[in-house]
Amino acid sequence: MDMVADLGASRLYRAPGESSHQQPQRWFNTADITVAHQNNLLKQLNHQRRQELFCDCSVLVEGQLFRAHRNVLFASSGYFRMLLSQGPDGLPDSVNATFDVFSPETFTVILDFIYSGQLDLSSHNVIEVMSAASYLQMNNVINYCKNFIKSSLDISLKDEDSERCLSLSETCSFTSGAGEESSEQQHQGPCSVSPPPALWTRDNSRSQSSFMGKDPDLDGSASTLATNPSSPANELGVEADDLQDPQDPLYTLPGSERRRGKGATKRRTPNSSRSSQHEDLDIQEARTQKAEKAEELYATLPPIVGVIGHFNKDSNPIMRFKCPFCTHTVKRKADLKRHLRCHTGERPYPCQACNKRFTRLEHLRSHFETIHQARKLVCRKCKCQVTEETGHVVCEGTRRYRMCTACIQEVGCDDIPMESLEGSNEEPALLLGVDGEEE
DNA sequence: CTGGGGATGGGGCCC
DNA sequence: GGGGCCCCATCCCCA
Repeated sequence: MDMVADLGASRLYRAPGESSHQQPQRWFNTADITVAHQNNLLKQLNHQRRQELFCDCSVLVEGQLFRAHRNVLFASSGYFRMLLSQGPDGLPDSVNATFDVFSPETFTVILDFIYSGQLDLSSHNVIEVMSAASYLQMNNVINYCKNFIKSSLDISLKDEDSERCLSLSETCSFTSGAGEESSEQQHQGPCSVSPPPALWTRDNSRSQSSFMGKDPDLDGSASTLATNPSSPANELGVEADDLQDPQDPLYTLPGSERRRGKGATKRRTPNSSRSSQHEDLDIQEARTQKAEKAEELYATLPPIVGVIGHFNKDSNPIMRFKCPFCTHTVKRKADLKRHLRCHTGERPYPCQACNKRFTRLEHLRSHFETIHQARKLVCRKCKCQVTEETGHVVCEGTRRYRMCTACIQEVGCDDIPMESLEGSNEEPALLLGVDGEEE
């Protein structure tokens, strides 16, 4: 067989007996051959697993026994790699693993993925599958789950046109080569892998770019994520505020907000981008849908999102809750819920004065007091301390700040709109509450 | 270009 | 579990 062309990794070979001067009858692409071989091998292994042929590993999940091949588990999971390497002679004769941190149903999904490359995700299992994958150190599964959740929440900046998001109540499947986990694990740490080429088998309208670009969520930690300069929005030079609606409780892609900062508040006037009544209705509908999806996401959180085996001074284990989106762990579930907002983009606290939204009530309060109430008793110009006698509140749109009498006179009284200090704490009113509901 | 300061976001932890 | 406070990191604007 002669090699007649070299196309990078895949080479074309001519069938035996064919001369290079003859018109080629059949061409063999080694890439195709490799894929076919891999598929066949995987099918055979899966068949053997189901027949319990040559299974040398037992996994007990909440009392349910799973049989598998240790070499397959070794190649697919960092956890099993570690476990299977702990024997006195490298590999122990019999391998048994017991799990109580996820359900047998979840492990079935994981195991089916290992042996088939098919990941059956639904809104009901995605969090637990992700948590289990995190526990088992299967980064590709984690990434598929992240993409599933992201697409379901529809918070991708790059795919603004993908409003036709996948309903969380529906089930879809991702496919992938099962052998990629091993190489990923060698080069990258947990939650820091590049997204594998997931094939979205349901929604053809969704471009792969949202999955393939640099993903701030994959950076490993929440803090890093929040400030990653290579977030999709920044990569494309896209202004988050141009794409998203400030009325939207999920309007900010995690990681982009902090780059927008106060500039976003200045650039955008309330409701400037939407004017028609029809669009307003769409906004309301989208808000409702996304809020419901966020609620559904929270509702599907398993009782134990993750347990990290820390020990205190008395050698007692300390329970911690692990974020399914990153490596961050917290002591309290309530703190995890708060932390999750930086991943979901949920911003339930809108400022009634400027429509800017916040993840926490305290942040809204701080913003309102600083920006709209001029609570700081400091002259904005000369930074000196001012009292009600020595200064005034200056209005600048919805913004308010204080200036001392001397600076006001210096600038010119007529140029500055002022109001009495007595009224400065009343207008505009801070209407605290979720999504604009007055309290 | 750079440093300072304001605004904002997130984590830890107490009440 | 929620609210709130404190602290720190980061971004952005401006002098």
